[in-house]
Amino acid sequence: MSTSEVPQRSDAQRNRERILEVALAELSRSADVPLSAIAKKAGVGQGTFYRNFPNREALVLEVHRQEVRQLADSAAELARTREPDRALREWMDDLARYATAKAGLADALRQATAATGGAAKPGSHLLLAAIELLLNANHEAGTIRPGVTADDFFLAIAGVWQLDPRGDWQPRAARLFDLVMRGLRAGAPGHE
Amino acid sequence: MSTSEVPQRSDAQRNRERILEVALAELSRSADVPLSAIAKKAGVGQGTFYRNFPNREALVLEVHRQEVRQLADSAAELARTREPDRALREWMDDLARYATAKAGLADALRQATAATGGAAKPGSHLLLAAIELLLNANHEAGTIRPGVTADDFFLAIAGVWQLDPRGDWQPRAARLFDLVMRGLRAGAPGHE
DNA sequence: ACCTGAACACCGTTCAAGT
DNA sequence: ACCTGAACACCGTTCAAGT
Repeated sequence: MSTSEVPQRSDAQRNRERILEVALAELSRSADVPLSAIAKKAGVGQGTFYRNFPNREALVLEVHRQEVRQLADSAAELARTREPDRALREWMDDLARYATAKAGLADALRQATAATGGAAKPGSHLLLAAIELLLNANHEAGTIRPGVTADDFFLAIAGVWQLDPRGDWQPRAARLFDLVMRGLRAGAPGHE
Repeated sequence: MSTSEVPQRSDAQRNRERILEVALAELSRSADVPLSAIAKKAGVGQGTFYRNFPNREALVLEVHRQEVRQLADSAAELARTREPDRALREWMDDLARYATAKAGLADALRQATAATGGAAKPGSHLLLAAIELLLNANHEAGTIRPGVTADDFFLAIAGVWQLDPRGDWQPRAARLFDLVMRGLRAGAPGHE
C-alpha cells in the first residue's frame, strides 16, 4: 500500500517524516498531546499535517505500524540467532521495554481504535506471524507444550501494557514472564 | 471518606445518584461520551454535574470504585462458598464478563489516570485483598504453588482487558485462564 | 444550599488564499 | 502540487443569575 505511492516532492516527503518522528516522540510520552503541538514541533502548518494524516487515528496507526514492524523484526532475528527458549525470553524483555518506554502510544492506539469501533490494528498480523516463529522453534525443541497459538501467548503477556513506566516494573515483568513460561512448559515433551 | 459526608438535600442526593447511574451505562459503552451528554441524560445542568464531580477524572474514578467494590465482594463471596480452585476460576469468569461488558470504562479509567500522571486507582487495594483471599485458600489447599502474589495473578490475567466485547471472546478467555492456571499449578504440592 | 444554562478556552478539522 | 494559518465546531470547565 504505502510503498506503492506516487513519488512525492522531496520537501513533502521530509515533512511527512518529520511529523512521524515528532509524533513518535510525543505520543510515547503521552497519548493526548494536541495534534497542533505535533504539527508545530514538526515545523508544519495544520493543513500540511492533515494532508498527510486525515485525522488523529491515521497518525497513531501509522506510528504504531512502524513500531510493531520493529518488534516483529526483532522476534524474527532472535528466532534465527538464539536458542528457542532464550529467544522467547529475550523477546518478552524487548516487549516489556517497548511497552514501558512507549506507554502513551499504546493508550493512543486503544483510543484511536475504540473511537472507530475497532479499526484493525495494522501490522498485528505481521507481529503474530513473528511470534509464531518463536513459538514454533520452541515447540520443535520441546521446550514448550504444543497447541499454544501466537494469540494465546500474546494475550498471556498482555500484562506488560499494565506496567507503570515510572515505577519499578522490571521485577513485576520478570515475575509475569516466569509465570507464563511455567504455564507454557507444563506438559511439554522435554519437561516433567 | 465519602461515607462520612454531611447529609445532602434529598434532591441533590438523587441527582448525584442519577449521574452515576447514567455515567456507568454510558461509559461502559464507550470511554468518550461527552460529559454534557451524561448531564443531559441524567436531567441536570452542567453546573450540577460539576458540583458533584469536579472533572471527568473524578467521575470515572467514582464509577470505577463502585464497580471494583462489586468485583471484590464477588471474590470474597466465592472464596467463602466454593472450593478454592473452583472459586478462583469462577471469579476469573466474572472478571472476563466484567471486562467485556464494561470495556469503555476500563479505557476511560486508563485515560483519566494517565492524564494526571497516575492518580492511584481507588479500590484497587480492596480488590487485591479480595484476590488474596482466593489465592490463600488455594495455597492452603495445595492447588496452586505458593509465592504467587495477588499482584502477580492480576497481571497474568490482564489479557481480559484486551478481549473484544463485540467478538467471540469466551474461548479466548478460557484459553488464557487455562494457561495461567497451568502456570499457577506447576510446582504446587498437590500436583505433579 | 442548590440549580440552570450561557460563556469561555482549547483542540480537532476544514478551507480560502498563497507559492 | 503543496503550504500556511485563520475559521469553525465541539467538548470540558466556569460562573453569573436564579430558586
